[in-house]
Amino acid sequence: MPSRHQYHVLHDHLKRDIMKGRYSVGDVLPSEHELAAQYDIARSTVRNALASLQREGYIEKKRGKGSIVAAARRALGILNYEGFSASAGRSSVQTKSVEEPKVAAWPADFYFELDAATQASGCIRFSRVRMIDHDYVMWETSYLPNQNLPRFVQLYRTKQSFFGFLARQYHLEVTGMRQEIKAMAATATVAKHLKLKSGTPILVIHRQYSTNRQGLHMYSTLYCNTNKYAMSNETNKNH
Amino acid sequence: MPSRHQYHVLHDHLKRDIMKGRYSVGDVLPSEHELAAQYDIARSTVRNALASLQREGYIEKKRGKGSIVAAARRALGILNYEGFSASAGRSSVQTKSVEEPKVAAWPADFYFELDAATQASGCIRFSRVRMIDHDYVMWETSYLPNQNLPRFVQLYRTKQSFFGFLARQYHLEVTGMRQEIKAMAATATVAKHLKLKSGTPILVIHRQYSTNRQGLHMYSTLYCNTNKYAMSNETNKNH
DNA sequence: CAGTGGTCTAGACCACTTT
DNA sequence: AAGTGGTCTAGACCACTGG
Repeated sequence: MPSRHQYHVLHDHLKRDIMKGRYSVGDVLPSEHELAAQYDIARSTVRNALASLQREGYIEKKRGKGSIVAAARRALGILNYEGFSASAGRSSVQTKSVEEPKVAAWPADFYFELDAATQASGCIRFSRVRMIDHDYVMWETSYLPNQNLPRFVQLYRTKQSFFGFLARQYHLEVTGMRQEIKAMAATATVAKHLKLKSGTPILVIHRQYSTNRQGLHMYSTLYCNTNKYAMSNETNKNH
Repeated sequence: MPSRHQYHVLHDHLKRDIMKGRYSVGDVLPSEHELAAQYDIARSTVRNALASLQREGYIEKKRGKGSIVAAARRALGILNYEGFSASAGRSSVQTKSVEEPKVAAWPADFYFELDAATQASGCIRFSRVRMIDHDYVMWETSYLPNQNLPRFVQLYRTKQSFFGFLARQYHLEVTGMRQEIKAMAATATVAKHLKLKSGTPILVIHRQYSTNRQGLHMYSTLYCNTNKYAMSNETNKNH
């Protein structure tokens, strides 16, 4: 078991308390000093946990006041690296499988550059559509190197949490992400998966994930219907 | 003068060294321990500076190796909060004025909610187009409350750095940002400013900036032609 | 093995907000 | 004046990388 970091534990505790309504919008969380005392950890560790919650949009910090529970986003906070479920936050999400994991060659015109070893190892690919309240909002195809991930194709199913599966099965964790975003007109294929008209403006996002395993990157391409749900993120000076 | 923080000083030093070619792509920066010793500051302060550089895409950090100077982005790193010039990074940027600052009422259908005081104070608005190598990439309209910013309309011109002007003139600094992104078809007005055909898919970004002055928020709406330059960002666990 | 960044501690002073 | 988050110090141990 990859022993969880203390800031991660605190982050999950606070997040669960917020989701469960123990704190409601506008409430002030215990101060950083208090949390440090309660959990018997250093304040910098508390700050690390709060920074994650802020990135995910659960809290706002006000100097002199405290950490305040923020209103649920109208938009999907998927522009941060924390998987889709964490980002969608307080909306109800459904997943539809498009293609279960299979081994293939890397696409010839792959968006990111691949090193020789990754290229040679081949590629595992799977694909799914995300819905919120019966609206088709995102078609996602993910790619990962077929390397040191024994039986991934047999074990993983697209309805499970991808990041959660990787953590449980391989102690593999996503540590960061790089992404590029463009607008385009929906092609026939995209239109089919998202149930919209060809030519509708959509977002396409190309992502590269970094992991705690050096040299192992994963990739996703996301096509997003932003008609109803915009994509959002927030960035701050200190995190 | 708002004395600059030590992490800010170090950030600027390193960034300048990278831009000036003192470090080139693939080079390893001095280690965090070394930088702490050289600048006689704590390592956590060094880490704060490096986190900013990483957000802006100038470096990648590799455990066991060091902080490595990253390749210039193909895409515009404008999804972080550091103003356009910082984000465009190593591209050559030109600015075209569309509308110099003027006082007006807040738009009736403003994207974000405004508190009563902000609503009452009125709004300063200005607008400009950004070009990269003679390509029209972005049309930006900015809005700020007409409150405690004496003579802004007289003094500020759209070709200057907006954030730089605010810092020099009012000691006002941007500390963070929240944004929502959508795809849409270019309207006639957008098409005119970006020199493209009506109906072309573009990105529209609605932004709310936080500042070091409590309660003072600023806003921008960005229309982006992503045909040539995608918009990019990166997020990592620790910052 | 020495060196790196990641996590963590136990303090300190500051600017800011509220009482 | 008391409490908050922001900055900062001066250490420590860890997992990981490279020679």
